[in-house]
Amino acid sequence: MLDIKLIRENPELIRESMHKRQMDPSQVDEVLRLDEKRRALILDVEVKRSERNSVSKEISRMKDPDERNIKIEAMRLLGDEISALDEKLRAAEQALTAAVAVIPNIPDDDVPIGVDDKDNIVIRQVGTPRSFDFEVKPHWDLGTALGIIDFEGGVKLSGSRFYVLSGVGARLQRALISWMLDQHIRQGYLEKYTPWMVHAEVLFGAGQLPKFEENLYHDHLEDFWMVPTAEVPLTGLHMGEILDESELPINYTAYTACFRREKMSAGRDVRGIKRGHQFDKVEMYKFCLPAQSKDEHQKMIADAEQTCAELGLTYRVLLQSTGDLSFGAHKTYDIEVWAPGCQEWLEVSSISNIGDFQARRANIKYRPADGGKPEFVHTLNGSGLGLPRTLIAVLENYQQADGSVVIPEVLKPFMGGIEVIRA
RNA sequence: GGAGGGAUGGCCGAGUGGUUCAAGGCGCCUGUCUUGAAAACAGGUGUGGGGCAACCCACCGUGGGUUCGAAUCCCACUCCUUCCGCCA
Repeated sequence: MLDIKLIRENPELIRESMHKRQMDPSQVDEVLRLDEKRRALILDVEVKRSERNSVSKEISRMKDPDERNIKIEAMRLLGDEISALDEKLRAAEQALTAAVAVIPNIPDDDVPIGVDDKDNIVIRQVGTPRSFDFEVKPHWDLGTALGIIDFEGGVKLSGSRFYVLSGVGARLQRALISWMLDQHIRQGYLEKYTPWMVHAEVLFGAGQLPKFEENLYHDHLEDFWMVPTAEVPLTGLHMGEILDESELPINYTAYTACFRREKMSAGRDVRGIKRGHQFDKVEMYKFCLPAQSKDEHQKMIADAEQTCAELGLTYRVLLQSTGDLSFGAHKTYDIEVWAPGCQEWLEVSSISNIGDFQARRANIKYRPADGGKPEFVHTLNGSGLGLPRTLIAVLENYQQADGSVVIPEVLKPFMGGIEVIRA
């Protein structure tokens, strides 16, 4: 959420940022109108409240019952006015919050202007795609032949876009999760195991609600929402808190399943395990001082890259254009790994500097060491990494002519002696 | 699921309708004193909003209600806790 004062004082900046994102900026005018309405009501009601407070004090000191009753009657009427104004004010505030809540974050100045993900810029590529002297198989063929991915089982249980990992396949994913978490702990993150269902308030704080309600699963009897990413509970951990400057930066890592409704067009990304309603992910998250966020962003990218590199995957880093930049992000890099079987670059990580956008929504501040007023922290999040696509890349890159798959060196300690996956 | 107890400022804790709309203590900051520190003493010390400012308004778990006036009374809810029951 943007600062209403910033919008009030610098509406042109916001309009421009919405233009960059290919959005209609008329929402800014709506916000300004609602803000003015709200402030007028505040002025009105507070003058009346102030009067009631002082007269009520007078009443408590009055001895003459007649005079007293006259005042009480007057205050009764004033009270009715205040109630009516209060109701209007509450409605005005709700309308304003709702209007501000759908304005996206301001992109950083060096985010390239673009229409969609085709305008993202490749910053660097590390490694070269492995060359094969046999016919490369996509993971859906490999996985089925090896008996480690069971697509029919997934359909039987939950329909399309669900799958079952079996035997060494399930174990390989578990190995990846454990290894990645250990990796992030070494990189200085504190591991958290959080609830995978949270209250609506937490989703609002993380910026998912109200705008992305249609992409979320939730319990219809109680206020429980399935997390679409660990970013949500990790943000929520410090909701409404004032942190000490000396605690920052705070680095968290967490493994969760992620649940997303995804209005996927039929026929797109249907094969394999690339895109589903439920997938696992290891997440990295930071709370830091505003002045630290640029550096922390680069560190987080390096942390994710290290994960790709140690797995021996060929990857590239892209800077998202304004057309692809997500609603709450100030600046985002994607990491894509090469999958020789599908013949495509797969996005395994999206690493964003959110600035104070999320902190303002979730009300997370820090108290400066010099004793100044509390300020909003900056937050950053990044996948480290998304499991299904990492699994795809590992299977497809480590396949051999006979259809077997070699386990990457770093995962061997987690595989109980298994070095090659065979049918 | 049943019965009881509880929720107050960074922390502890007083406060059952107004004459200080948060006492007192701890912690923290500043000053005095001191060679320095401690102690003692004095003052200060929450968050948000509105206003150019003086200043004003709101907030005692959350949401309603009663009242001229609510931390205080009423209703509902949430969370914590004790005991009982059930349970992986």
